[in-house]
Amino acid sequence: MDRKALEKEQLSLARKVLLEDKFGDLRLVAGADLTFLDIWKNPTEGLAAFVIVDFKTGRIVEENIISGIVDFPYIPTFLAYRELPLLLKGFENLKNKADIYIIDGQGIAHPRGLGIASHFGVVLDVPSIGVAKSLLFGRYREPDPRRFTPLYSKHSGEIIGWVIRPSKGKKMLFVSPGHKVSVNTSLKIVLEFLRRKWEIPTFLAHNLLQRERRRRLYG
DNA sequence: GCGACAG
DNA sequence: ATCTTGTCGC
Ligand SMILES: [Mg+2]
Repeated sequence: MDRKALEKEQLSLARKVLLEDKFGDLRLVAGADLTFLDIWKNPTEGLAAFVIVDFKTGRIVEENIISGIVDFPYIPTFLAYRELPLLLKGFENLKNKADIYIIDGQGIAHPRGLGIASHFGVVLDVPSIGVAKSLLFGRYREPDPRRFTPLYSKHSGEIIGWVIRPSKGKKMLFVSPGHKVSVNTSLKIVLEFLRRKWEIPTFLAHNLLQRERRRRLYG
C-alpha cells in the first residue's frame, strides 16, 4: 500500500471521528505508549504498554505490557501505521476497559485529521485523546507557564486542540481530541491530571516501558 | 522549490 | 524513538 492509498484511508476514517462526549462518568482513564528494543533495526521488537488510572483516586488499576514485531517505518503523518498494530494487541490484552484512552501522539491535530489517537479511537470505537510532546500540525502562540493556548488548524483556522505549559522548565504538551470527546473536554481532562499533580497516563506508560526495556536489555 | 515533520 | 549523570540556572 503506497502513500496515496494510506492518505485516502486516513481521510476516510477521519470522516468517522466524532467530536462529542460519548461517555458517562469517567472512572478509568488509560494511557498508552510504545518503545522499541532496537531502533536501528527495521523489523524490530516493540513493546506496548497501557496504564489504567482510577480518575477519582489517582490509583493505578492496571499495568499491562505486550510485545510484537514492528516493521512499518516511522513516517511523519503515518505514525499509526507503525504503532497502532501493537496498541490494538495491547488493548485486547487488557483485563479492565477504560472509559477513555489517552495515546502518546496527536488526535485530530493532523494534516488529514487523523492522528494516531483518532485512528485508535475510530477503529476500536472508544473515546480517545491525543497528548503529544511536540507539534505536528497547526499554529499557536506559546503559552506562559501553567497556562494554555488554542491550537488552530492551518486549513480552517478552527481550534483543533490545545498547547499546555504544565510549569516553568517543563516541556509543552499538545493536546487534541481523538474520538468521541470534544475539543473542550479533552483539555479539561488533561488539566485535571495536572491540577491534581498526577502524572499524565501516557507518561506513566512511557516510564513503565523504560523500566521494562532496561530490564530486558541489561539486568 | 522550500520548509515542516507526532514517535 | 534511543544513547546518558551531573550540572547549570531560577
Ligand atoms: Mg511514544
